[in-house]
Amino acid sequence: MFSKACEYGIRATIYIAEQSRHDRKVSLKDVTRAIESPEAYTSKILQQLSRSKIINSDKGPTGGFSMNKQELDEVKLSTIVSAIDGDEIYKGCGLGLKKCNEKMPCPVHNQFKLIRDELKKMLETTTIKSLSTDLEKGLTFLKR
Amino acid sequence: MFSKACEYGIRATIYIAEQSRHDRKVSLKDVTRAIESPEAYTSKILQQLSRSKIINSDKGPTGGFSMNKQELDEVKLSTIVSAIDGDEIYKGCGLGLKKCNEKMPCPVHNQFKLIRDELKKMLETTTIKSLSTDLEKGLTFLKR
DNA sequence: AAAATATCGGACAATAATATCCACTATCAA
DNA sequence: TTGATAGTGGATATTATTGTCCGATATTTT
Repeated sequence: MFSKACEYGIRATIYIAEQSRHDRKVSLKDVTRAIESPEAYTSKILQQLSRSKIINSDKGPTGGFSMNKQELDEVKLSTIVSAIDGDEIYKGCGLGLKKCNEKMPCPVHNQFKLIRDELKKMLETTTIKSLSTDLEKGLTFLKR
Repeated sequence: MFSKACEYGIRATIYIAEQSRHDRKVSLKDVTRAIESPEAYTSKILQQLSRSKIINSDKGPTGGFSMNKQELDEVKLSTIVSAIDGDEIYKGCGLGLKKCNEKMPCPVHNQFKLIRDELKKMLETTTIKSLSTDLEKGLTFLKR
């Protein structure tokens, strides 16, 4: 469904969000420990998220990654997916056709439209904040 | 969503099904012409489908690919997807966790469950035969 | 000012997916 | 039986994704 990079990105963001709700800045190592991901690769992904203004990053000692508590509600799953994987998953044809559309649909266009729209709606309405509170309550897990 | 191999596989099968409904055997070139796919790569995919008994293949002149007209209703989209991409798309965790399940769900487990189940149902109920008749009626297209 | 710490950025490496090449085998027709 | 045809299978090439390494940069502490 998503690239590995995107999976790491979502898991990392949920963790950072959870910590930020308690005003805790986290280091790269904290993140990789929490989500069990390769360190250097995760670093690249956090850079992407940082450039996309989804998370903040600070250098130096006491540095690390964080999110703006006030803006936590604004960040949806779709925000992260778009930043890392782009929106091919919403817009692209299920069979990879460039010119697939209502007027000239691929054989599975209509069947996929339903699924896609549901997926889109889900990603656009699910906030990172809500996912982070579930995590804190121990209802969900980030590893293994 | 699916690998390129799987996309080619689905498109190729729909085309072969449509031709088989009219008792026409098709060559590799016919297929690649119809779906505009790389010839040698498509050949590999047709081999996979052939080994999985989804399509028949015959060597020699007058050889080519075909499907059993009587069994056309039995072949669903899911048949092809499972044969080429496996069932990771049904079973796998949306965030790539190995041990994600009801008891120990990842943060997006429940949200994804709905989408996945819909996708699964759609793939398991959509027959290649129906897709091939839409194609023949000119309602859908395999190229571009 | 210097040392320590943490992210950044670019180059590089490994792996997987996609795609190509070609000799080989089976089959049919003349 | 020979030649042409069409799929097969193995090796190889290309590209994208995933992952690593390391020096540079920014910031804080001493």
